[in-house]
Formats: sequence, structure tokens, C-alpha cells
Amino acid sequence: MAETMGTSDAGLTTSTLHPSRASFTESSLTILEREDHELKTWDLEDTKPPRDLLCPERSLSGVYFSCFDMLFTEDSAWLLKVPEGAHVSPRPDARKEPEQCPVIDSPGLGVSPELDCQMEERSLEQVQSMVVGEVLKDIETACKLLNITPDPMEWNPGNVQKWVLWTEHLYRLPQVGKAFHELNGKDLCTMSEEEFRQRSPLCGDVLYAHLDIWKSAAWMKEECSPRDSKFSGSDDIWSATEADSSCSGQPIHLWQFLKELLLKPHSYGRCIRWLNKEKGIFKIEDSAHVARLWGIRKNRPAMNYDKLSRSIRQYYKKGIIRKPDISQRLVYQFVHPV
DNA sequence: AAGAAGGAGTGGC
DNA sequence: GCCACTCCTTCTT
Repeated sequence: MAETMGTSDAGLTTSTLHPSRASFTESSLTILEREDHELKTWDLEDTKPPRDLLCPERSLSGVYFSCFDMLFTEDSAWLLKVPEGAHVSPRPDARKEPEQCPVIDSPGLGVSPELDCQMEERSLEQVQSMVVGEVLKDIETACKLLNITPDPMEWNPGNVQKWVLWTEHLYRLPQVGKAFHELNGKDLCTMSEEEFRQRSPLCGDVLYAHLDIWKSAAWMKEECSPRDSKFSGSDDIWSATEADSSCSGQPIHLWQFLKELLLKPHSYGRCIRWLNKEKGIFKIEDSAHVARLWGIRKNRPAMNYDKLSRSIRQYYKKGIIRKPDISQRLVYQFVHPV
């Protein structure tokens, strides 16, 4: 059996899989494992946003990608994380399948094995391209929100501290305290996974995995020309990052910060989301979390929702934010929605 | 208790 | 001066 189960420090159940084929929808995940050729389907009966279900666990060789809430690697090691309490159960009618090339499954297509494999290879390329694009967009957003550069090698100790706090909060990791205090980006990038674990036994490996994604992205940025859109989807997001004033030392306003969070529902939908995007109406779902993220961004450890909401209310008379016509708790409206 | 509203003082830029 | 942080009181849900 290629599956190992355990409980991570973030309160997540971890399942490491080595599949040869997999397909997944919002409600189910089907994996054909390579070693015992056993097809399994999990029903993911959980209403939380997908990013809640899965996140990077550890660094593996090669560039790896986290998207569709599935982490996979070039050597086909998959890592699946499921929150405690989420119902994950093997389908009872598990059956045997012959070994296949490691690709994303194309369900329901009755084609020849050769054509099937070619289609699957193309499908994998498309998925990889989309995945990398998503990762780069996530990093771009984090850069804007934290006001740091995408390349960890350029971080100063303050940037490192911000990134650690941010990652810790975004993925609900145990607090690392001052484990990475006074390290700059170069220090961080030269540290091994073992050193990460020594500094933070609870989540050092997870932080190392996240840093590895950032390092890989920075490496890809250097390797790919700015006009090469292969790894950046339809937009040249790296150029956009460099052109963005929020990455060049300009102070960010709270309303801008909130909009940035709202633009990434995949990452921040748990704590803030649109109720009506056209009208600019949004709801703060987790007031403490949003306040904490704002506090990290502004280097204000004592930030809380009381203070954040006072700042939001200052926008009333400036005509930036108001309460909607039907006032609800934690619901606000941008006066000029984009 | 938590959130909403707004007054007032403070500090950084 | 602008903007956000902080502390505060009062009121509402």
C-alpha cells in the first residue's frame, strides 16, 4: 500500500499517495495507485473552500505545483491534506486496474490506449501550465499584500518575518515564534529542510515546502523570458508585479488590502468574500483573521478587528466604503466597485 | 459578547 | 495634512 496516514501539526490528516492516475471533482477524488494497482475513490464531503482541503506538505525533488488543491510532483508523489473532521472514505467498490503512465485521468473517454496516453500527456501539460500560472499568481498576490519581492534571496529579516507569519496564518500552522528571527532571505534559502525542522519541529517542514515553491518560482522567472507566457497563463504576471506600485515601497491602503484579499477567494475566501461583487458588497467572515493579516502587513502586532473596523469607518466620510442599504454585521460595500 | 458608530489624541510620512 | 493606529464611550444586535 502506497498510502501513509498520519496527523500533521496543523491539525490536518495527511495522506501521501503515489498514484498513476487520478481524477478529481469538487466532491470526489479518484486515484489509481501505482504499486498495488488499486483504484480508489474518496468522497470529499466537506463544504469548506478547496484550499482548505489540500496544501503543500513537504519538499520533494523537482519543481512541484499546488493547484486544484492537489500537490503533485514530477516523480508522481502526491500529497493530500484533509482537515480534521472532513469525511474521507474509500469507495467500497474498489477495483483492480493495469498500470498506466502518470497522468491526470480523462474520465469517460472510450479511446485507444495510445491515443488515451497522448491525450493524457497533453492534458498534463495543460494542467501543469495552469498550475504554475496559479502558483505564480498566488505569489504575486502575497508580494502585493506583504510588500515584499518575489525572490526570497532578496528578503531582509523583516521580509522573512512577514513571510513566515503570513504563511503561518494562511495555512493555519502552529506559531513558530522567533524561530526564524533575524534571518535574511539568503540565510533562509541556504537552510536545509532538517534545519527548518530543528528551528521549528512543529511546522518547519511545511515552511520549507512553501519556501521551495517561492524559490522555484523565482528560478522560473529567471529562466523564462518575460514574453514567454508558458508558465504565466494568459497574463504576464511578473511584469505586472514589477509595474505594481504596491511592490515598490508604496504604502498600501486598507481598502486596497481588502480588495486584494477579495480578489483571491481561493486563498482568502475563508476570512473575507464577496456577497455581491457587482455592487461591491463584501463580508468579513473571520474578523480576527483579517485583522491579523492586516497587522502582519502593517507591522502592527496589536491590530485587532476593533481597530481595523474603525479604519474602515473612516472611509465612510471619504466615500470609499459604506454600509450596504440593508446593514448587516461584518458586511461593507465599496462605494465605487470595480 | 460582539459589532457598529464616531469622537479624540497620537505618530509617521 | 493625510492616513492609520489607538483608546474611548455609547448604542445595537
